[in-house]
Amino acid sequence: MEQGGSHLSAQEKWNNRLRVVQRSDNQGIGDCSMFWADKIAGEMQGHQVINDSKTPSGRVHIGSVRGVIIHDIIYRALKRANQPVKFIYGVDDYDALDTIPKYLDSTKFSPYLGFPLCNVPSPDDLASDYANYFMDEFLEVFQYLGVTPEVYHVRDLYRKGRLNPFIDTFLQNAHLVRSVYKEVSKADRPDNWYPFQVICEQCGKIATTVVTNYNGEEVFYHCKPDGNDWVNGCGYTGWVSPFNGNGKLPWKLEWVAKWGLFGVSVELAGKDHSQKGGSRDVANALCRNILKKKPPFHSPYEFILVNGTKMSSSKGIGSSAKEIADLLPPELMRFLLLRTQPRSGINFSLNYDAIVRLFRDYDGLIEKYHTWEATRTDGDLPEELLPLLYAQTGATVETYQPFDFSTLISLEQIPHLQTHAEIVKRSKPLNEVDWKVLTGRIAVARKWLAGYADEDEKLVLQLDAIPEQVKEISSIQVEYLKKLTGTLEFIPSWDSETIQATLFSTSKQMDIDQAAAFKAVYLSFLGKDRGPRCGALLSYLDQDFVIARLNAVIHLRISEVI
RNA sequence: GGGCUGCUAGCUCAAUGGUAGAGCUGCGGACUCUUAAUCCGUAGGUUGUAGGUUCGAGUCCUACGCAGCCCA
Repeated sequence: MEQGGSHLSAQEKWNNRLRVVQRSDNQGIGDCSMFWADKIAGEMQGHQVINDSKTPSGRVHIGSVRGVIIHDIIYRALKRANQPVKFIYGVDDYDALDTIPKYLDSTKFSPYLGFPLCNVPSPDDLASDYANYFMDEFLEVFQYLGVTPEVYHVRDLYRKGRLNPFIDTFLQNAHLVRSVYKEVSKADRPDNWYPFQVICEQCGKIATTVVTNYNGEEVFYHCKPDGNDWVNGCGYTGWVSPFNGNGKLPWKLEWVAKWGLFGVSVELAGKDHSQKGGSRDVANALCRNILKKKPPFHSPYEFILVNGTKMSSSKGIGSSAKEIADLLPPELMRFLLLRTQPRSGINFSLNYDAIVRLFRDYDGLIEKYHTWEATRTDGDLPEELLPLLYAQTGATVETYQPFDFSTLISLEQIPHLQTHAEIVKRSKPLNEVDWKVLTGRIAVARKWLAGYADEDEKLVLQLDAIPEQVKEISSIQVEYLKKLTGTLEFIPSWDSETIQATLFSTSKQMDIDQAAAFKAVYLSFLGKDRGPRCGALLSYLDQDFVIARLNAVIHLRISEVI
């Protein structure tokens, strides 16, 4: 089916950088910005089929989720615009096992190098095979994120013969395939090279076979003993039918065959495939020249970069899709991946600043949504709230009363503190949904502290020794601490409120900046210049210890100055 | 060596060739007194550099620099 009904295809419109202008208000500011997915969707006409796929060759990295989310958001944008659309997702499980991930036993799996992934045994007893072992974990993430494409397995397409017509076409037109490879990617293939890989009947490998002839019903192949860089074949030769699962197309052609089979009209690809002369270029040319069809809409998307030592495997916490899903609530994970437009890279790290910003930005949109909901007249969500809408796993925005995430992280680190009680103290009345969200957030804070936080991002009460940062304490601050210890000794009651009041009143009795006064106390116990509510912090420590520590700091500073 | 993408406020990012914006940070203030909490206000820019096209360039072109990636 040829996509679209207009003279210009969506692709051409996109390439021409035409923009659909939509004023979201009457202020005349010239607001023509749109959410990236709506821009793409706005240029498409007629029924669309969105496709994406993944080769399950190992644990799936968070970067692979970006493509999934991008396609899902375009799918939702089209649905939101009442356009007929279908979203399918392919599991490329007929690809060969070409490397053994280092977290697997290489002696167990090396005999299967070169086998189709679906013919390699599963690393555990639960999954049916290697491909499903890794894909099942990934599909769980789909479900978690509310992504619901129709999933198909390429093994089934081959075995059920659904790709037979394409296999025949490409084999009959092997000369055209060769010339496209040569023209587009400068890859020379011998004249007797045929675009097909047989699963060797003798040794089971698919990566080592070369087809050199086709008679319309069977191909002639050789399982080459000097197969390739990483695996060798068994030397078998023979004629066999290329149909019904006996082998596969090279993946660029397989890609094209899937486009033809499903009528795919939208498929973006990572920029690694999107280079000039790269695999997407080749696939597009094959699609045009041999299937005589227009290739799907395409736009490259950038990678997710993982930086910082926090994500290193040395800590046992990595950056697989599953691990991130274990940490972040689904809407936050979606938000993280969709708020950056596809052409920009996502610099992914889960340090304190990044995770606090993620939650703060999301909660900020929730607040704005509340305001919009309360004052709405009619009509669509304003553009700035679309990321919030698309971040939902469902069709509607689930609202709640936000609670600052950085405060939660702090509360979780204060010994003996009842986080729930502190939240109640600091919030308006909370309902069940609010608590459900909050409970989830508390769990995130705990997991982040346990698995991702750097030592210097943690709030550590330095009980054993005076923090070295007390050297930043000035003489006026020392004076404050002197006065404070005197007062604290005779404080009527050692509780949070009284201590807090004392800290304030003491600072008022002398000419010191309030912030500087508090900073001196934080430095003395935390080695940092900021911290959670100071009275609460001290109230959980022993009164004598607090006074002794402050005196020790005072003496240290005085002796150093002299 | 060739190529792709990006470079905008201290940070994270917006902005159809038409007056460069937001959030956070910072700074100032308020909450019968607040300390990783809340609210209000405010500052912040030669859009990586140098040229070019244009009445007009963050946006288009050329070269260079930096970063990430792809290919050889």
